[in-house]
Amino acid sequence: MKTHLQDLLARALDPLLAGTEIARPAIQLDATKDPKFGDFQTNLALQLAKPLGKPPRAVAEALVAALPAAGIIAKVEIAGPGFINFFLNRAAFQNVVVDVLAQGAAYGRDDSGSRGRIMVEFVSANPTGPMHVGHGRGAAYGDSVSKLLAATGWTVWREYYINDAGRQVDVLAVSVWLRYLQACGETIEVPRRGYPGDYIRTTAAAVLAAHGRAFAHPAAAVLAGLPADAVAPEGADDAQKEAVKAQQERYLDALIERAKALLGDGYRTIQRAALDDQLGVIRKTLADFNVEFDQWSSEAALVQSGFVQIALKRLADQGLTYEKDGALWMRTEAFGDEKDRVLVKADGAATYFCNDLAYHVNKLDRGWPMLMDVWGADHHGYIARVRAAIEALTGRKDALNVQLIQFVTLSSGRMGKRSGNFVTLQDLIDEAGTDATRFFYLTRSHDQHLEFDIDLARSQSNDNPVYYVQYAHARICRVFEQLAEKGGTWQAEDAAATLHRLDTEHEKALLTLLTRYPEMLRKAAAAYTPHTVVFYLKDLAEALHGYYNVHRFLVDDDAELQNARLALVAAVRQVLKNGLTILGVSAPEKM
RNA sequence: GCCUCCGUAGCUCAGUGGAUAGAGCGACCGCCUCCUAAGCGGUAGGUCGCAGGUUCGAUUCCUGCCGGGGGCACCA
Repeated sequence: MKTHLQDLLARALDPLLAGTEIARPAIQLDATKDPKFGDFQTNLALQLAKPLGKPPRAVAEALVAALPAAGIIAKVEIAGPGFINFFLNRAAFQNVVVDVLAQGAAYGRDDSGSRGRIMVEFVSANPTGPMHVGHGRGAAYGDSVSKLLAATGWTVWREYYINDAGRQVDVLAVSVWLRYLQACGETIEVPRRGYPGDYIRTTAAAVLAAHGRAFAHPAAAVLAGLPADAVAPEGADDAQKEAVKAQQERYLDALIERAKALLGDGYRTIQRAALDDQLGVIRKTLADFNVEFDQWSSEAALVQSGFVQIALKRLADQGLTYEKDGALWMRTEAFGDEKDRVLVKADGAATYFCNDLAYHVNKLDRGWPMLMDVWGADHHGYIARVRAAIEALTGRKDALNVQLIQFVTLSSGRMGKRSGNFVTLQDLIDEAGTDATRFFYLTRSHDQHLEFDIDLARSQSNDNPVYYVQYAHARICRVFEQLAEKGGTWQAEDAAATLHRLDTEHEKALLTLLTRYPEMLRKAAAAYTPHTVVFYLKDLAEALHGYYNVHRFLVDDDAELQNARLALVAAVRQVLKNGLTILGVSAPEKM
């Protein structure tokens, strides 16, 4: 419909531009926001007024005069400063119902996978504790944007990167071990910079149940010769706080070494148990949240496979690394980073960047030429170095697409007294449900800060916006139920011949929205913005509710009209469901 | 200081180089003998942070300023 009009305008341009040297402008044709301006509008005359040296309205008249005849155009108007408004025939819109009903779940989708292959890495929460509300936003976004890409011609692979290597995993192991020792009756405090959460106790109890006292050691033996854990004094200034923090970290490092020395192989056992436990919690939460991955990639496994060394060698072979101050550096600054970055620390340990870089190289090696990473906004300073590394190895600047998710804050206004201040994603899902939680996350643009109103998401009332869209779907389902109860029948195949009966303003509004769905999906995918789908669905639901309120669909004395209306609402139901599917939100038949 | 996301109605947020700037919630007034009122209709409410610039046209693009979130490790 739109491309057809653009084609007509392009032909209308020819006589105006003939004999001039004016460059052909791109033809902007937009859906109107107000029906009184018709269905589509173009600003072509305004753009050409200056180069042609004529008043815009005169240019518009010339364009309209040169417009080839076309069946779908009912009327053309010149309005305002020189807009050309197109009013199309109803039939052009009515036929969308046939398309939707024929294509069903495929309507608006491009499942060809022909646009390319892309790997989307998202969530990748550290397996050192449960996911919080921030992770939830990344999960909802990553899952939905993956669905959006898959629905617009991309072949998508979803991956979760498990950060199960590095110091944090040692901190996890020690935190669990000390809780285990407490459970064994030892008097020993958990380190101030260890992981404090109750979930650590749970894991420790599980270790105790599985292995008994095999890993028990007297507190005195554990702490012998270790530096003290420090506490910041009241009213400490920044410098003092930094010093205390450093002292606490030294204590933690010493404790890690002591644990390894005392436990031997048992250390790995505890660490493995802790990781499995935390990962199990994360997997459960994501499963409850309807988020699935094609692959969970382990950092530790990547290191063990030797791939990190392979990646380092590739960098070295290209002269992209050098040694300084006992560490191995990469020349990321040459590729737009602020400064060069350390790959291998002076103590011989690889940095997080080093392993992550190897992981990204690995993704490319596995045949995914486009990589999308969904990160928290606090990682923004990290983009330049990863992009630099990828560009250095592939020569491509565009291989990495990073989408930053801005912070989530919890509304405090109506929260009342909540026990504890740490709200996990699991809490949220349990209390508000997956549909409401996902819908909430996706209602805001991902690059905007989000204030999550927990009480509102939790409310099973009409205040909750997710129900507005779901209700529209359920209402339509109910109409068909009523039809069956009355013994009526309805055939989608008969719809085409009756659609000319759809002539009210409500029906026109719905038909227009249905025709816009495919383009809306493409725009949402191109901008990586699932919230575009949310707003579209709200509009569609609003149009449906308004229609429902004014007109009856089950028209006893007019079979043709009934058939037409049922076809229309069946199409609306289909598109509501298709859109909700992109969001990962269910389309209930009853509410 | 540098990088980054922002500043739109009382609140939470959409939106756009164009024709009177939108929604939800909150406030106020209406609508169920009728397919689910988790709904619909209406009213009130905004110098689109401030100041310049580009443009036929700026809330949208550019610059500066003011205000706020986040980031600037041989942490992950």
